[in-house]
Amino acid sequence: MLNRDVYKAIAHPIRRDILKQLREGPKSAGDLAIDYEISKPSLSSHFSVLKEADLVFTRRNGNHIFYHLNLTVANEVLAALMDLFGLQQETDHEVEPSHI
Amino acid sequence: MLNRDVYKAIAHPIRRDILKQLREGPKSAGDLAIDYEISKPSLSSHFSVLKEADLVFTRRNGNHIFYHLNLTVANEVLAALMDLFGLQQETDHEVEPSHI
DNA sequence: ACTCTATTTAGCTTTTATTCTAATTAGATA
DNA sequence: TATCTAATTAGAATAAAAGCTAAATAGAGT
Repeated sequence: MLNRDVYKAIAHPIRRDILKQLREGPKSAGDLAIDYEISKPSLSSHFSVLKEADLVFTRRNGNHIFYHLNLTVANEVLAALMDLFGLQQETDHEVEPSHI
Repeated sequence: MLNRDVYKAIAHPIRRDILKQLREGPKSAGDLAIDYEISKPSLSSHFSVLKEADLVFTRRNGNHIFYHLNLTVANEVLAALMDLFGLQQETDHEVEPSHI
């Protein structure tokens, strides 16, 4: 089922922010590093926590390693939390797409 | 908005289990303590993490202190996570009630 | 093969979490 | 008021997480 380390993985603000960035699509480790004030090795260790939790996976493209959000596990986390709280969440089914 | 300590609060298996127990209704600290193999003071410290995160609140009734799940914050956690992952979750709207 | 760039691993220090026992508090009831 | 019970606080020990610098790895491109 759900790898329980996901809870640890999302417990850190930097890791949550990384996940948020990955919503928009895969990014290289270097691109992800830009916004944070910690060293690259520290960030790399955050990556590995996310990887261990299966929340992200990597794919190498040339010189860069791209991180991808694992949507399957993301959904599992949500489901687990809904179960935890005994809740159902409203969907946004009927929301109009925003056209600028 | 959302008290960010909620992520820390749900990171520990015992605290998640406490929340699960509270889904069914309020329970006293003592009742909650039954299932765990840690000392009461340790458990009390878990309670206080949950309280700080606003995931639970307490009400004294005579000699007992009852813990209640704070559904408002529970919903906020779910909403925050859906935002985090950029997901919408399916509801169980059309599910038949199980009649035994 | 050498070198450059991107990223991770190693090793260490500091900080934060978790747990314990012993002591304390708060209210209920004799 | 004395005492009982339920629960928390204090203080200390251990474990786990998070951070750093320096060194290593893995490919890409000369």
